[in-house]
Amino acid sequence: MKRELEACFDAALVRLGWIAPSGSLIERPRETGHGDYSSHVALRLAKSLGKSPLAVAQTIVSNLPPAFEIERIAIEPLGFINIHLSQEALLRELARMMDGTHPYGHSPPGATRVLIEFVSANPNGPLHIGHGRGAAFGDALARVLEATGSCVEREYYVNDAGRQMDILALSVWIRYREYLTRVTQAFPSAGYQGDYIRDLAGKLVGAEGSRFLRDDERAPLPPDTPESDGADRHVDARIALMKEALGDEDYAAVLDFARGQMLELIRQDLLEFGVRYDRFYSERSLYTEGQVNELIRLLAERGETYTQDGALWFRASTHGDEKDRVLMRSNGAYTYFAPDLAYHLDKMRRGYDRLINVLGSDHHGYAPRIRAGLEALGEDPHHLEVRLVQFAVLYRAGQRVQMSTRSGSFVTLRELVDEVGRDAARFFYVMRSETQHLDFDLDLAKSQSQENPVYYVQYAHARIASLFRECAERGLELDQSDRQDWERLDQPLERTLLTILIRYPEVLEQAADGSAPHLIAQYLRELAQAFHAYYHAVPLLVSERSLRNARLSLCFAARLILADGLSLLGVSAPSKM
RNA sequence: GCGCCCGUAGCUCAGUUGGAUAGAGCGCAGCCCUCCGAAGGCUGAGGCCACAGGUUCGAAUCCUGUCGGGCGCGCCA
Repeated sequence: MKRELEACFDAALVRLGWIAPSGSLIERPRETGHGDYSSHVALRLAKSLGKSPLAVAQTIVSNLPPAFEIERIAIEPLGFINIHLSQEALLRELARMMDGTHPYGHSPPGATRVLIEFVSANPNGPLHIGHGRGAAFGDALARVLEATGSCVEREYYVNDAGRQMDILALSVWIRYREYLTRVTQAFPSAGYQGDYIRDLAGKLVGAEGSRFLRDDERAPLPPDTPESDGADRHVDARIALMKEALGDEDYAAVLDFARGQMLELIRQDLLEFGVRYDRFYSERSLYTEGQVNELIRLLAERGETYTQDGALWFRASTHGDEKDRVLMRSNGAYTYFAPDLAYHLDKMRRGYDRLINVLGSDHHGYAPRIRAGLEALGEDPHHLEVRLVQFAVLYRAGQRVQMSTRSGSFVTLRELVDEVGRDAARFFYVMRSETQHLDFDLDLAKSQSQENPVYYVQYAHARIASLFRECAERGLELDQSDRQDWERLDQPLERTLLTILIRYPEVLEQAADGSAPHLIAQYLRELAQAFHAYYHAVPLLVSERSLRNARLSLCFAARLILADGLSLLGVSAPSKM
């Protein structure tokens, strides 16, 4: 609708030989008295034309091509042009909504290929509530992009190489020996202490029996002190002893087992959260397939590296990063930056039109570093779109729920979903702009009343479903064949509801363009409210057939949009509650 | 100290890429079921858009500075 009107205005400007100003010609006025749409082109053009805005507006309006969409057009003294839509235009949109072959507001799949990487949490523990927000946001964004015609792939980058995997293996192995020997072992403070490690150890016993049972207590160990890096040195020594005790092959077997199980746990958590990935991309594969080495070679060829203090550095500061970055440490081990950059180079080369990275806000230093690397490699760094998701803080009974990663006693995504349900969790996560810190009120998310926005929206959907069940019982099925009936939709509340419904395509477009799924949540609340008001004020199951058909059609359309919007957020649309 | 994000109603937040008199929800004060779901509806009060400058026909929105909050700044991951 907006697009049609914009075309009209464009045509008028072309006819007049005036150059359209940048930005949108048509917008939604916030005052309902200012029409369904309005334009401020005249104000923008007045100065360059040397005429008054009012005169410009009058000229434009008199040059508009005739359009059936427009019922009435009003020029305000300031120069605003206000457009009131015809009922015919509204009903044409209603017909599009009711058309079952194509969801209203969606675009058919096009050629644009998008890769969206999100969550990508390290596989050394279960997902927590911070990851949950990234998951809800990333997946909703993916769904919105799909709905607006993009071909989307969801990808999870698995940091399954390096020291943290060693720590995971060690942690599991210690619990494994405890499990078998019933003797409590000294547990390193830098190890992973959560109960899930015990679960993994139990599974290891189930799968492999006691074949990894060895002793590692021989050498004197560095003390496990919190001062300086005592804990790190201690854990590294324990890892070395473990490797020695098990031998390379068995060590790799334990590590692979722990890694595989951990990944499976994460995959399962995400699946139950309604998030399905197309690909889990392994960091380790970048080593085994030589991409890390190739990256280093490419950078060196381009003169982007140098050696200092025995380490290999990348000249990041010449590409906009605040300082140079180490690629390979003096001990010969790669930093995480090297494979991460190799990964992003690989993504670039796979030929997507858009690359989106959803990261936690604590990773904001990461983007300039990767961009610097891509630029040094001759890629366009702006091709990578980074969305930073701010933290979520849980509140229970008005009190902040403390989150501590130490001792592994953080709130997991699974616990959150168990407590408030998947629908509430997903809706609350994406209800606010991802740039905002999120206060997640657990009590509100659980409450089943109007104060809870999820229930409010879902209730509107269930209410319509119930209405149609009532119809069926009374033998008053909706007859969609006769669209002449729709002209009976002449109540102000019906017009209000219709104008909200026809806005849906614009909301989707805006949410897709701005990576802003929260706009959909906002919109659904508004739509639900308009429906509830309508439902309350206007009798729907009236005896007169044509009037009843008209009103039921409107309800039917509202139901379709509510269900569609909820599904884009990954929230169910129940028929009964 | 440097960098990124954020300051809008008592609380939690929108604000359509610079437009008209500033928008919701919750909370608060009232009112509304003989009726298709009251898990609902209606009405009301509540604002110096953190502060100070600047840009222009026009600023919550853009620029600069100040104050306040969150986060990040390793040969960690």
